[in-house]
Parts: sequence; structure tokens; C-alpha cells
Amino acid sequence: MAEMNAGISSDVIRGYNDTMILYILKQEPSYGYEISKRIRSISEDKYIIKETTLYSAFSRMEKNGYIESYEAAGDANGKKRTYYRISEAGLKYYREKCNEWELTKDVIQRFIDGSSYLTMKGETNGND
Amino acid sequence: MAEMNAGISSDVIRGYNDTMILYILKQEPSYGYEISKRIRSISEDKYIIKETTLYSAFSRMEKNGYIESYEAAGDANGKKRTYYRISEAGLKYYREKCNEWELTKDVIQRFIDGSSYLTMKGETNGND
DNA sequence: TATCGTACTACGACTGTCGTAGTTTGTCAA
DNA sequence: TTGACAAACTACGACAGTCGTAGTACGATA
Repeated sequence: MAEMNAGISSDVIRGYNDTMILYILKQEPSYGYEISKRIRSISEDKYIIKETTLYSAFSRMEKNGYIESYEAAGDANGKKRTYYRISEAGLKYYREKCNEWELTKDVIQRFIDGSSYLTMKGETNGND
Repeated sequence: MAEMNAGISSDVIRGYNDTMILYILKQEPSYGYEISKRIRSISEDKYIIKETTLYSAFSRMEKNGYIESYEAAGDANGKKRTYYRISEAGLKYYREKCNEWELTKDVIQRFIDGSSYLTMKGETNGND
């Protein structure tokens, strides 16, 4: 019951995986496994990113200069991990995505029924 | 200035094109060109769907049984158009997507800075 | 006669996601 | 010490939806 991506299809999240990762790296450098767990816990188990999606996002974003990787040992054991930190370009990109999100959210919302969102803002929906 | 998809990348909208189309067909049957114009006007020129995206969505959704097509003449001229109407299954699908949207919106919002959304709900973000 | 807007169809490329599978290291229990 | 399990990845190929490009065809307008 706490294991599924309940109702959230990846086509929707697509394009925001990067943003989620950057949101976490913005706080402090981290590595794959931890980021995956943080996304899961922040979303309260509503979204669980796939490993392959996560690691392919890393390589894409590193290529784009949004993040930088370095090797470091974990806390207790001496095992090496690949840590990532966010770059200036990544921070800029993250902020752009935040702005884009507010825009996009407003647009999609106009095509959604059964919400009090638009009426809250005193606008009309165009239906009925 | 009123011609662009200002800031809205298709990766975000992806997965909601179908929902937008169904929202319009839910009101009354329509055809490609008109739907395209309605999406544009409802979004106040913030989102302009590409023709190929639109028509490929039609064939996908018809195959899935969400919409049905029929030929009919336009108002003034006798030119034939392919109209689409929403089916029961399509209506059901649309409602599911609306629910999914509310869920997804809440999740993504937790990874977005610079909004008063979560604080409005009295929740904490996990950053600072 | 040409151009423009309407109303499409076809095709192929691209991108991000995801299923499957496999590797290595460390921990813990039998 | 053997086996199982979690951590921490990498590789590869398939798939779906979007989009660029191009082309067709009709009617109206200049």
C-alpha cells in the first residue's frame, strides 16, 4: 500500500524529474540512492523514480553542465559513491523550471474539471 | 509577442494534450482545426498545440475508444471535415486524468521554490 | 492566377522513460 | 563461510509521444 506510484503516470512527471533532482541537490550534494529515497519521502510515497530514469538524468544533466560529479566515501563504510553537486547553470535552470511550472500549472488547470482553483481566483472556466 | 508557446515546453504538457482535447470535446463535438484554436484561446496563447501532435492524438484516442469520428460538412461551405465526439470511456478517462492531475500537481509543487502553495496549506517543505 | 487560410496525411527523427539484466561491495545472520 | 540482502550503480534496447518537414486539396479573396 505504500509501495506504488499511485495514479501518477510518468508522462506527466516527464520533464520534472530533472527539477526534482535539482531541488534536492540545491540543498546539499547527494548521490543516486539517497536522492531516490528523498524524492520518495518528499512525495510521501506518491512518486518513486525509477533507477534507470534517475541515472540517465544524471548523465544528461552533467553533460548539460547543470550538475558536477565527484567521488567520495560514504559515512560509515569506506565505499565510494558518485556524488553530484548543482552548478550555477543548474541553479539557473532550476529557477527557470520553477517559473515555467507556475505558468504550465495555470494553463493545464483551465482544462481540468472539478477543482475550485479557478473560482478561487475569481475566473471563469468556459464550460457549462 | 502573442504568437509563442512562451516558456511552456512540450515535455511538461506531454500527457495532458489528450486531456485538453477531451475537455473541449466534452462540451461539444469538434474537429482538428477548431480544437487547435480553442486550446490556444483558452490558454490565452500560452500554449499552441502542434498539428502533428493533435492529429496523432486523435488516432491514438480513437484507437483507445476515447473518441469517435464522423464526417460532416462545415457551416458555410460544403467542405467535409472529420469531427470527433467523446465516448463514455473517454469521459471516464478524462475524469481520471483530472484526479491524477490534482495528485501530480501537489507532488511537483513540493519540489518548486518561490511559491506560497505549501505554506498556504500549513505544510512544510523540508528545505532551509 | 496566385496567394492565403482551412483541413488534413505521411514519414522519420528525437528524447526521456522504463523493463530487464547484470556487477560489485558491505552487512548480518545461520 | 555461506547465503541472502541492501546499497550503488552500468548497459542495452524498446517504446511512446512530440515535432520537423513536406505535401495534398479545397475554397475564398485580390
